Amino acid sequence: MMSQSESTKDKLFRAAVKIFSEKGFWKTKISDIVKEAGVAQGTFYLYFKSKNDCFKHILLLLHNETLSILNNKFLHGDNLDDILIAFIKRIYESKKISKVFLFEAISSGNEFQELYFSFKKNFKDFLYSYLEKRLEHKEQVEIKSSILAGFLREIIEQDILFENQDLNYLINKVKKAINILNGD
Amino acid sequence: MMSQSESTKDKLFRAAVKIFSEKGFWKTKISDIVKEAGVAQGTFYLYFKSKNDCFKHILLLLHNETLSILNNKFLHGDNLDDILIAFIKRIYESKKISKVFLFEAISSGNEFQELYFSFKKNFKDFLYSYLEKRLEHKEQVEIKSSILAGFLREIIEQDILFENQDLNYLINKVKKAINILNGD
Amino acid sequence: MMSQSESTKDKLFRAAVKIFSEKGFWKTKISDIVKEAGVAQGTFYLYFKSKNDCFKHILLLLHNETLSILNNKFLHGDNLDDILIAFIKRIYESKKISKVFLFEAISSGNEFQELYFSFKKNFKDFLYSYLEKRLEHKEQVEIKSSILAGFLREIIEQDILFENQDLNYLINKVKKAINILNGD
Amino acid sequence: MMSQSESTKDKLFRAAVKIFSEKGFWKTKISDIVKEAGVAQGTFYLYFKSKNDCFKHILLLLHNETLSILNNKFLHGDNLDDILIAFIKRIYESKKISKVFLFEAISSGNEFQELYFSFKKNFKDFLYSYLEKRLEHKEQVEIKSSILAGFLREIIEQDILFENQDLNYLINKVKKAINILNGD
DNA sequence: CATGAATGAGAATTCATTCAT
DNA sequence: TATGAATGAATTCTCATTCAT
Repeated sequence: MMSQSESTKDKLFRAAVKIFSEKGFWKTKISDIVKEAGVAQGTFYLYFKSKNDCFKHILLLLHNETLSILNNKFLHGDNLDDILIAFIKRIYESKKISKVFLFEAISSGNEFQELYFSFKKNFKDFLYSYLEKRLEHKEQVEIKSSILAGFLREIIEQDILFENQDLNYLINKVKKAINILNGD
Repeated sequence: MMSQSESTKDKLFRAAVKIFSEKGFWKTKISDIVKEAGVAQGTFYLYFKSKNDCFKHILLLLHNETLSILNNKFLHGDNLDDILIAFIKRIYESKKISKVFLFEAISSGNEFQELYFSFKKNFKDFLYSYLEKRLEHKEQVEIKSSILAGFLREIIEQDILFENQDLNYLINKVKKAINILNGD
Repeated sequence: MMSQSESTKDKLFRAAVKIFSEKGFWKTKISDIVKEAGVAQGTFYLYFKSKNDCFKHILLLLHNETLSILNNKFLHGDNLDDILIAFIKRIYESKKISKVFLFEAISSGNEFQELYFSFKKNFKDFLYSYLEKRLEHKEQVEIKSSILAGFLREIIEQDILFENQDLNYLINKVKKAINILNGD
Repeated sequence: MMSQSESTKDKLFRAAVKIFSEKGFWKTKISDIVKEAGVAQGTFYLYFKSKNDCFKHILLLLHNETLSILNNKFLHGDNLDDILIAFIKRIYESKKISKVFLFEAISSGNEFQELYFSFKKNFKDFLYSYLEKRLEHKEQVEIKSSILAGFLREIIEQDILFENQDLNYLINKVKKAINILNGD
């Protein structure tokens, strides 16, 4: 049985993700979050030390979950297509929180920026080590990592968040891009 | 001869770019800007209707200047390398204001987001029409536009703003990427 | 046999005295007291109507106990030295609660101020009636009461609470002061 | 000519002294002070960093002014009667702020307590060095300093602040006490 | 044009107290 | 009795904007 408090924390968490993604970090007020969650103002502070703290929890969650999905795929020996498609799918299914991460974190103050760049570093390291194993032309590893990372971010920004394209469209686009990078 | 007031406006403009790029839109206070500019608090409002208004002016300036640089190059018949290098150079030379545009605009409220996406659309249309003329495989035009746009954004974010690489490094990287996209 | 609840009340009482004396009335939070007492937040309100109520109970206790000690001594016919030394000893042995009484009560709102001044009046009346019996120069009774009361408060504040002197030092000082007031 | 701002600061200062002395440090709200001063909430923060800061300014002012009065008298060679009477007069004429100093500072947090005890130390050192010069029995210097300090605090607390006695009454009482300490 | 003191709405955070279990 | 999650009123402090000089 779930205790009352877990449920309240979950309500707050979901509400926070929703509001942060709709209004962005700076326009979000605690009062918006608690209204959305249907709890009193003070209740927020039973579960989060502050607005910053709450935001950081959200970012960390996405960060960790996403990385662990990628790592599992990698360890499992999946190929690049599958891994990147899994990544895109993951972002697609958590649009809201992803928007927060990709567009709010970087401009919400240094402590969040660090998280953003640290996640990005992890992700690019991941791409790098993958490409290193598979590519014949080792000198292209770095540049192709950058191209892939940039491309993925672009379709997230443009196709998922702005144009709201469906998953098949995205998967297709990822495959095409990989083919081009493979020189096919 | 410049009138006194133009000079004051310039001081405010430069100060605003500096502070916005250092602190981001939301953490920037008018009091920071006027202190940096060395004028009184009220003076700000002689030249800008509001903080938002000032920010929008800055964004529009970069937007317009950058597009006109690209258009000139395009009309002049320059090739893609030259045009993209000119673009990167432009960003490199106006790091501060570019940072504001690329990382603050998108998360500073809807009115600025629109500007960001409208600029991006212009830029991608530009890439698209360029590639349409030069590429044999017409079906690759769209995907290559996305790849290029994403790649450029990535090196701006990572190499210019985060790692502070020098111009030659950047130019080289752009050339390599174009070669890869050309299938070389 | 003590009931469970009495023991809980005692825990709360002791905790309250400790925290009030460490932090003062205004900085003390109920949450501090219950944490110190090792009981739940709500338990506090089973034994005290409110924070004020708890504080008042503490003050009253010191007030009553101290007065009754003095009265016993007085009825027993002890001389001034003995009585005042007993008083100082009493304060010395209950430093914490005394600090609360002497330094917090007066600034913690009118209801507590009244208690402070009422205690003081009792104490000075006590001194007055004592001196009245023993002194030859009746016109000096009032002034000497004031001098004694002030002196006692001074050594409590300075020597007991601030400098943390030991009991012998204090007793000696009291004796010296009485001698001076006796004209010796 | 006084500038507008000085006048506003003075208004706030006077209001703060009034409210602090009426309500005490902890019950005083900034909103009380600004209402009393007839200015807007934000105006307070143009002149004081915080409530604490404002309070500290008030305490320091009394502290410094009072000490300089005493020092002047001392350097001028005035005798003890005159000096103590000047002191009492000073307190009498600034009852409100004195009340704040003597009854709020000590219980308003450590930073203010320090100020209280530092002032007290200065004052007692002053008494000590005075008595040292005038008394034959050097061994009585310390105890008589304590007696005097305590006595003065007592008549401030009891006669000035609580019973609101007039100045002549106070002066008389001080003289009597000095006589007693002189052994007359 | 320029000033900068004054404004006051707005937001974060705290904490005594309640109440369902 | 005992619990501790939930409440929400209360209060501090910020800062974009105005306006009299």
